[in-house]
Amino acid sequence: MEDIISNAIDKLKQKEYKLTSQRELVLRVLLENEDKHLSAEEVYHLVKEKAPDTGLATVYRTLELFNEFDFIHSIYFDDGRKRYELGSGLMKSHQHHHLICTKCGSIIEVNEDLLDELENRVSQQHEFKVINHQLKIFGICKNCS
Amino acid sequence: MEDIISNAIDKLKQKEYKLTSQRELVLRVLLENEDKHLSAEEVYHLVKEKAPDTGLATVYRTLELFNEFDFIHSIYFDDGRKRYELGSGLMKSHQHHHLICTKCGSIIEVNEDLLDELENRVSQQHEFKVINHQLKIFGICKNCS
DNA sequence: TTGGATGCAAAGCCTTTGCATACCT
DNA sequence: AGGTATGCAAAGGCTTTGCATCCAA
Repeated sequence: MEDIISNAIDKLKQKEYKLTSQRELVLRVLLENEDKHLSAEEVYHLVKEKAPDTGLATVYRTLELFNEFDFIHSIYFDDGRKRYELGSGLMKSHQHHHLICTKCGSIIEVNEDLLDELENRVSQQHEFKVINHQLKIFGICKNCS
Repeated sequence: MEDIISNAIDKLKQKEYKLTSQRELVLRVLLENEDKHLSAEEVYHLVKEKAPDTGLATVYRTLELFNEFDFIHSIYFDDGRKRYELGSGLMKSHQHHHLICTKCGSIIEVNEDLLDELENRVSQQHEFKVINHQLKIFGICKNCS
């Protein structure tokens, strides 16, 4: 994990962004909760545990910054707030999908990719240059059924 | 279209909801703009053209009601507001996906469904009972490339 | 007639912005 | 030292809620 962090720090410095303790902490929190799809507020609370003086606005600004670097990217589930996942700027980004339980709200990640064929067909039919995709599968999870 | 509307009205009345002119108008606006993924505010403006006294809160409440009846369902794209599509309570709901242009923001619907195989596999591996899915494909549309 | 539906305005969330201060480089 | 980053508080969007009035059944 330290590798990933120093890599990210290098990228920030290359573009003349400063390394502050808050930025590093936000990054660590995101990495330590990789699979949790944290919201800004959740990141804020986790950061506050280690650095109580941190402001919410800083967390928002940091998340936006990281988003620009593709360290993370945001996704809306159905509670109307942005949630964040690690992105291609930090590590090899694997294609993955989300299983969302409509009872308990838990989110399971699935690392499949069977969509290439569909993407190709769609590209041709609509002259649409595919960059990325996002698949959410709704249903009932193991625990809730 | 009148068939669909009277069918919907019947369903409302069966559950003792009143048919108001506002509710009917919202329904018509949704049907007339089936493929546009309107937001609440957009529905509101379209309704106001025909009934200027309508309040925004009524539109929100009506959309929530229609959502409970599965006349429509909401989906978040990336502008952070709910947008609505017709749902299974109104008509045979076809599986469809969205092509979202990251330049101009236009949304194209695609009526493919190649996801059954993936759904089956995922169901088994994770003991997850699939109800529905949502696929967004991001890229550059014909006009923007 | 009467309880649900409406319109208006206020309040609630989440997120962004302004500004004075703090702190990386 | 200088300018970016921060924290706080205020303001901005979108959505929901409270309340008096209205209206479909």
